Amino acid sequence: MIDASVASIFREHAAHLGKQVRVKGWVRTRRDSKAGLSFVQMSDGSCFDAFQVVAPNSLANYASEVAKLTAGCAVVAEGEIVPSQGKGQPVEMQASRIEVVGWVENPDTYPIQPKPHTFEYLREVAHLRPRTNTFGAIGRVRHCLAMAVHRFFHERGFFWIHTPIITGSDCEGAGQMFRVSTLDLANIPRTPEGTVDFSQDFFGRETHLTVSGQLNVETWACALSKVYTFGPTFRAENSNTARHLAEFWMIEPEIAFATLLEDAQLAEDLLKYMFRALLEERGDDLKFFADRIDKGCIARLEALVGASFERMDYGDGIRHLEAAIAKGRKFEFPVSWGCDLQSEHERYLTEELVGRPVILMNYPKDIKAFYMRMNDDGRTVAAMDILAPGIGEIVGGSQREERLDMLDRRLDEMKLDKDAYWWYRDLRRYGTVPHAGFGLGFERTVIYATGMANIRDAIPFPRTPKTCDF
RNA sequence: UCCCCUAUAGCUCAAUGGUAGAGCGGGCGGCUGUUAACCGCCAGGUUGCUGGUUCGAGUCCAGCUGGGGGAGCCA
Repeated sequence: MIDASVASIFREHAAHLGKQVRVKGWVRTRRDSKAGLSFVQMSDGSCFDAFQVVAPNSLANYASEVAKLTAGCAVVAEGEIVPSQGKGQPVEMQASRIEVVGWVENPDTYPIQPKPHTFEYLREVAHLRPRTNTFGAIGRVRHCLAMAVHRFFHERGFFWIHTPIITGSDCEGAGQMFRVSTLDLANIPRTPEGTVDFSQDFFGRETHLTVSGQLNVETWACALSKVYTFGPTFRAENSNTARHLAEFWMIEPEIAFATLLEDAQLAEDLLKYMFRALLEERGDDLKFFADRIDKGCIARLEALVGASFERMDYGDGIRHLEAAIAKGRKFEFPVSWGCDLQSEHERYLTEELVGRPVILMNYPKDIKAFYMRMNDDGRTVAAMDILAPGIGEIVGGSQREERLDMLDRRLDEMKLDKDAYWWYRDLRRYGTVPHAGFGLGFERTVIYATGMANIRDAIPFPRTPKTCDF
């Protein structure tokens, strides 16, 4: 008797034929035949396909237990792997023993029925939704993409840097942050001036959850040359859209001795590597997404892996938009050089004009962050966004300002406190070097790859405004 | 946070201001090497919450809460 996953049985079914095997999993459906047997469809999550166990009524517990199995029951099935007499699977198990490990106490109210459910409903039962086809597939796709990220960087000599989750600087700039505190909210200590006395807080200062590992990882890039972070990130923005989470995962590489062009190439190579891995390793799950979620998802991935991304200067993007307007294309918001592109503008460029991901580069300095490197024209910075059809911004990156005088000028312009950035400025004083990096939203990548419509269904337990269940 | 839509059985949805229904799922029975199985019967509801209009509210109105779509912010 050997223990086997469903994936291994299907992957090497010839080798398993005739063998006594033990499989453990959860029942999807049970179909009875009065020829004296039941078909128990079970899944252990190791692959997309469920496994058919044929249970003859000669089993000791057939009438008392097997015939009463319903969706969700946990079972251990033992028996011989035989060629299937029916269609739909190459092999199946002729069971000699089925042990019911865990019953479903009330089948009538088991939340996951063998029928299509809405994703909104499944979010309310997030503890059980991984047992569905869709979320099982999402889980395996996430894993595949995450492993591909680490492989990609490892193969290229990058080091994975574990930047802090808790940050003591309020200088990260990228929007609202979650406070981290052990102070008693009902009895907040005050300074003589009446403000909150954070010196009595756990860290002796005000602290928050990170909104980006970038500033920290830049320090390691200026030592180990090629580094990246891959971890959770937190934004306290009150964003209620299908593309925003309060807690999400982000990949942020940072490369020393590099310019914006190398940064953009790295982002393109990474995305292609991730999607190639997905096409090679998760064909079963992708087929499901293509069948039931988004017809074009496999073709889209194959096209993306094979074609180079469109590179476009911000100024050219504006000119394309203005040309479209001149031809009668209507937009809700006006377009002119210097304005931040609206979602509708980004969608036009990537979905209508190009039909592929677009790398938009060299944005006006006034709409970008302080740390982005000033271009020689004095009015644009070396920033790049990658816009993907159906998603919008999937990557945001830049070459960093490595010249201290230029950085200080930008900090002053934006009225930021230079002292708060003392260690970030130190990097520019001690062996400064041109460097660049970007942030890739992991869940947005999952959405893009699978065609899932809502980012809340691309992460096991979504956190969004007013929602932190489970 | 703003605009729009929405909330009915375990799930997906019906129901002109007039006795709340169907399909799926569940239970029981029948049939069948079945595969979203099929056929019959049965059970299952304070119509999201609070208030209002009305002889009468699932239906109309107000507020609240949750969900969805769009926008902003961004990954």
